[in-house]
Amino acid sequence: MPVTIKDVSNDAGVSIKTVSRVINKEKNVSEKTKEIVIKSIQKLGFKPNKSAQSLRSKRSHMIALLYNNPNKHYLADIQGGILRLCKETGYNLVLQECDYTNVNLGLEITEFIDDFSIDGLIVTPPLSDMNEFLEHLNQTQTEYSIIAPSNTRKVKSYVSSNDYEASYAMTNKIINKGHLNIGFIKGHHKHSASHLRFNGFTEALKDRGMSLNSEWVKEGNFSFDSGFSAGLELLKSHNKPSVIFASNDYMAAGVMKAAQMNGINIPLDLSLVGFDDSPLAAQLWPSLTTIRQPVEDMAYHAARLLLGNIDGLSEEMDSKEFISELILRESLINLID
Amino acid sequence: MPVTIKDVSNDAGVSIKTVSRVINKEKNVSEKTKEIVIKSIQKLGFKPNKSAQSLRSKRSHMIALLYNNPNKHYLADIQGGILRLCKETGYNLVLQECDYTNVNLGLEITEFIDDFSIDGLIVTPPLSDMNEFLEHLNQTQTEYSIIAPSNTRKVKSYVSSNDYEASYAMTNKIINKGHLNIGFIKGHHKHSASHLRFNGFTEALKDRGMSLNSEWVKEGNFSFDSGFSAGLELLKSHNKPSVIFASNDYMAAGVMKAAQMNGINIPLDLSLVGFDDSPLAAQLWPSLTTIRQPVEDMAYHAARLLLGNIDGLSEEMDSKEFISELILRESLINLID
DNA sequence: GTAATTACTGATATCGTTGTCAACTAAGCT
DNA sequence: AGCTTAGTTGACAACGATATCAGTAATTAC
Repeated sequence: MPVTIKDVSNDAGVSIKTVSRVINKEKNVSEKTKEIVIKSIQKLGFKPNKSAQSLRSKRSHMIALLYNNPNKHYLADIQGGILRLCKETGYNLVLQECDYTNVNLGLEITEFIDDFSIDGLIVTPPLSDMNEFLEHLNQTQTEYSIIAPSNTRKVKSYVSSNDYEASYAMTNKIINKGHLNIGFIKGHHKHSASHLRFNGFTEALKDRGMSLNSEWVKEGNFSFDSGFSAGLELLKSHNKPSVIFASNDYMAAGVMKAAQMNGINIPLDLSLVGFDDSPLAAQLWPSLTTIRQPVEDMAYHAARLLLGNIDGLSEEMDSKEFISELILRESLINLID
Repeated sequence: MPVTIKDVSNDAGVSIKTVSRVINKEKNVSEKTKEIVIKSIQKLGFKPNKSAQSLRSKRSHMIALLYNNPNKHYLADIQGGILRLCKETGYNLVLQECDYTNVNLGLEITEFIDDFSIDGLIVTPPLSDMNEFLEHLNQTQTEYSIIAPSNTRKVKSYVSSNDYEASYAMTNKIINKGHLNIGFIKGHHKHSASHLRFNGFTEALKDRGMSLNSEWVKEGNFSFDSGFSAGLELLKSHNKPSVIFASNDYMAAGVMKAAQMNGINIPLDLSLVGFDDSPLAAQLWPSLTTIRQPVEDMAYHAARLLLGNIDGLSEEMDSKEFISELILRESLINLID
C-alpha cells in the first residue's frame, strides 16, 4: 500500500494542496509549514505517484533520445551522459530510433510525443541537420536540445564540438611532421560534421600554402567498409599519399585493413589519422592518432539544457561548444628526422 | 485537445466502460458493438492516455533493461531487440545501469520499480547470475525475464544460447585443422558464459583424447586489455601454442595486437579464434574466426516472454535456447597439408 | 413455460495527484 | 480606522482511464 499525499497531509496537519505545493517547490508556503511537511514526507517515505502527476499536470518526467546513427559506441556514450543526469533529476530516458529519410518524421515524432506525453527531445546527428524537421519541432512547440547541429542560428539549445578547429589543428600537426602528400576521407555528406572536418582540413592546407590534390580526397560514410573501399582506391595508385586523414576512426580502421592486406606497413609506409577516439583507436596496432571529443559530457550538458527549458529553472543555462583534444599515437610518424 | 474515451463512447453510442472493454480486449463484448467501437476509435484517432491507464490499473507499459556490461555492442544489440518488440506492442523501454557488486541491489531495484511503476524487468549478464538478486525478485513478485542465466531451474522465463555446445564444436573444428597445442583465455569468472565456454573447450579436448595444458589457460575478463595481457603472457614462453581460443572477440583482438607487436604473424605463426562475432571480428586483419549468437533475436524473445507474463497472454510462450553459428574466417588456418 | 444460468452493458466510484478559486491573515498605505 | 495588497492556506473539481457491481437481454435447463 503506497503512501499518498493524503497520508502526509494528515501527519503534518496541513491540507493536501499544501503538501503538493511543497513537492513542486511552489512559492507562497511559509518556511515553517514547509519544514513540517518535509519532515513528514521523509518520515513516511512518501514519493509522488508519477502517473497521477502526469495525468493531472501533463508532465511525464520522460525525455526521449532521437537517433539514427549506426555508431554504437557513440550512442552508448550519449546515452551514458543523459542517463547520468536522469539519475540526478529523477527523469527517465526513452529511446526512439528514427529514419532520417522519412518524410513524415515530424508527424510521427509529434504523435510519439503525444502518445507517451514525452516532455522533451534530445536530437543527435544526423537528425540534428534536418532543418525542416527542426522547424516542425519549433512549430509544434516541442521542447528539445540538439547535439552538434549544423546551423546554430535557428536553435535555442544545443551543444557542439569544435570539429572545424580540431581538424584544422590536426592537419597542421600532420604538416609539421613533414607530410606533404595528404589523403583525406570524408564522412557521410548528410552529417554536418563531415563538412566541418573537411573544411578544417582544406583551410589548414591553404594557410600553409599547400594545394589540395582532389585525387586524394575520397567520400566515405563513416562506416568501416566505406573506409576500407576508399583505402583500397587511394592505395592502388602509383602516386600514393604519405598519410591518410580519415573523418572518423572506423574509416581509418578500414584503411588500415586495406593497407595491411596490400602489404603496406603502417606507419612506416603510410601514416594514418582518425577522428573520435573510439575504443577501437587504442586497440588497433599500430594505435591510431585521433581526436577526442567529450561526447558523454556533451550529452550530459544537452540534457541539462533540455530539462532547464522544461522546468523553467531559475538558472538559465547556455548552449556550449566543447573543445576536442588531439590524441597522438603510433599511427602517425615524423618524416623529419 | 486529446480525444478521450468519452468522445468515442458518444460517437459509438455506447458507454465508456464498453469502449474500455474493447481497448483492453476483455471478454463479453458482442462482435457487433466491438466493431462499432473500433470504427469510432479509428475515425476519431483515439489513443488511450497512458498516465490515466497506469494510474488506475497500476500498469505503466514500461519495462526496464537491467545491465552492467561494458560491451557496448552487445548492449546495443540487446536494446535493439527489445525496442523492436516495444514498437510492436506500444511498450516503452527504460534503461537502468546497475552495479552487480552492490549488496543493496535488490532493494534499490524494488524502489526503482515502485517509483516508476515499472511493469517488468529484463535482466542481462552478469546480473543474470546473481542468485540472491533473482531470489529477491521472486519474493517481491517482480515480473522478469532473463538473458543467459546460469541456473535455469529457478527461472520461469529465460533465453539462453548454447555456449557450451558451440565452444565444444569450435574446439573440435580447431583440432580437425590439425592443431594440437591450443591456448585458451577464459572470460570473467562472474559470467556463467565463461564457464560454459571453458567447459565446452575442455570437454572437447577430453573427448578427442587430448590433455589440457594449464600453462596455456589464462584468465581474462572479456576486455580488450585483459586479452592483450593474457596474449603477452602466452606468447612470451618458448613453448607457444599454435592457436589461441579466446572467450570473446575483444580478448582475441587483444591477443592479435600482442602478437603483432611481437612480430608474430597471424595466422601463419599463430591461429586465433574468438567468440561473439562482434563487428570488430570482421574488421580486423586477418579477420577473426568466431561464433555468432543471435543476440538481437534473443533479446526480442526475452521481451516477448516478459510481456507474455505481464499481460497473461493466451499464447503461452516458452523459454528458449538459441543456436550459435561457427563463423570461419582468416585467423584460423589448417595445419594439415 | 418457468427458473436458472450466461452474455452483455452501463452508472458510478475511484486511482493520486494538480488546478482553480475563494477565504483568511498580516502588512502597507492614505 | 479603513482600504488595498500580498502572502498563505484549504475545499473541491478535474485529469482520463479502469473496477465494481447491478441491471437487462439472451440462452440453456428441466
